[in-house]
Amino acid sequence: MRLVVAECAVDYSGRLSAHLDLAKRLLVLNADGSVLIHSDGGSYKPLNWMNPPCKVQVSQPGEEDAARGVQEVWQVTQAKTADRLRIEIHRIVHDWNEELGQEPGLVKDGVEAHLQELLAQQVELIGPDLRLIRREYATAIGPVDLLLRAADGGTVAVEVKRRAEIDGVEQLTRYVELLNRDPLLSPVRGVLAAQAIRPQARVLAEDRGLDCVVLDYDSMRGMEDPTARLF
Amino acid sequence: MRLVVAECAVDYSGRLSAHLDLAKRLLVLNADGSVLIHSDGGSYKPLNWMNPPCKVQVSQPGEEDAARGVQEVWQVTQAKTADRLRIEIHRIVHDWNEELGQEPGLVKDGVEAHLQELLAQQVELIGPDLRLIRREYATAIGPVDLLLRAADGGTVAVEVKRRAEIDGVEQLTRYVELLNRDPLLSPVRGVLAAQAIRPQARVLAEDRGLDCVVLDYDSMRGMEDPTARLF
DNA sequence: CATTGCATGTCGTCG
DNA sequence: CGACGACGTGCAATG
Repeated sequence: MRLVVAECAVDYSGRLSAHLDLAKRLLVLNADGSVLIHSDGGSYKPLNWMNPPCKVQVSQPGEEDAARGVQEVWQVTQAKTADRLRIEIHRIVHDWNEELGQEPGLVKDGVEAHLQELLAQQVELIGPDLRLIRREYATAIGPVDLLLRAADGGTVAVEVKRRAEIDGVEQLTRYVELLNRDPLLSPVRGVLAAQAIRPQARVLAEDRGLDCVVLDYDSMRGMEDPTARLF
Repeated sequence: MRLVVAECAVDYSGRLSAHLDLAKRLLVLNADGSVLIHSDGGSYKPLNWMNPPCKVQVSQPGEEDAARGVQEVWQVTQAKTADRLRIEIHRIVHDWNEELGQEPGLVKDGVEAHLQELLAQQVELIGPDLRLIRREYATAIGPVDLLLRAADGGTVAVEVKRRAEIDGVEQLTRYVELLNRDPLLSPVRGVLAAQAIRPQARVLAEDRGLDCVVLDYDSMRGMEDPTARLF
């Protein structure tokens, strides 16, 4: 990894075109050729970047560019796409270069998979007298997150989301429609279960006869067997 | 901005919990308190980060931590949320600290908004004898990108996308269905206009009686008033 | 290899 | 400030 802090101007062209006027910025050059251009602050998203695999080519500026104060021109090109990044280096303030070594990788916990797992153990949150048939019930158009058997012999298809939006309603609608064609499962009710349900999604869901259940992740976690926790 | 390269171990807790084992990494500490933790390579997304506004508190390790080789503990806390980041510094390899100064900001060109704007000026690309009613026509389920009046008194709803996929077809379907309930607009045709239309999206669109129009951004830009260009 | 669905998404815009 | 859609979305899992 090479870290360069430099006064630079940048032009990107790819899916869109973008330009950065001259300013002092951090340039991160990774071993795989990828490049990040950061200013001080903002979010984790760089002002500009190039995704790997790509190649950095350093060249001397032309006469006109040199007259504008350009010391070096870095051309970054993507190996697969036509994306290009051109960095005009006007003044290098800081330059450091060293191997970082192997990254052991990030260990995560608490995403949708875990929410689904918890809900599978607590189907009473969906409604009374329900029994889990299975998680990730396979259909021709994708897996249904949870499939439940109701006491009256009907079936309940549950779509689990961290945040439910219109897309989730469309997805659940397709599942319920498909499952209802199966006489062994019919009648099938659809339930949208999420930590948060967007108003538009709720309106569309109710318009289509789908039920909405809001989940409290922390309290669900509290109900769970503590020995099963990752950390 | 402070750049630190250090052997470190990290724990994050917020929307999820995450952990990084000991390894050499880049730590970026911004003036607004935000922190990025990068390894060498991957995408532009850091392994871990904290969004501003937040505060970094440096403390000495406890006895046990010190015995494990911890030299310093950095606690990063978010001002608004309960997000926390704990960085154990085992060995600092590189440390640099300096002001970057003002960032003039990124200038973009070529996104969907511009495509929609261009198409609003060139509705003849959609079909003959059409007149623009308005852009971003508001409905209860969201704005229709372009609403056009046809010569025969009917209406055309246009969904503009850079790349049309199934989602775009679903969106347009909902709009057309809703608008068709309005006797002042009915009958309403739907048109999917995009620089590229995925095969699946095209099939679904045609199955639903929606028309597809492929747009050539460069040629549309060529037709436009050149004084309105960004660069 | 294409498709699908998640993300500590982030970012702008509009009410 | 919240809701909502676009994003150079990126990314992994999956058929």
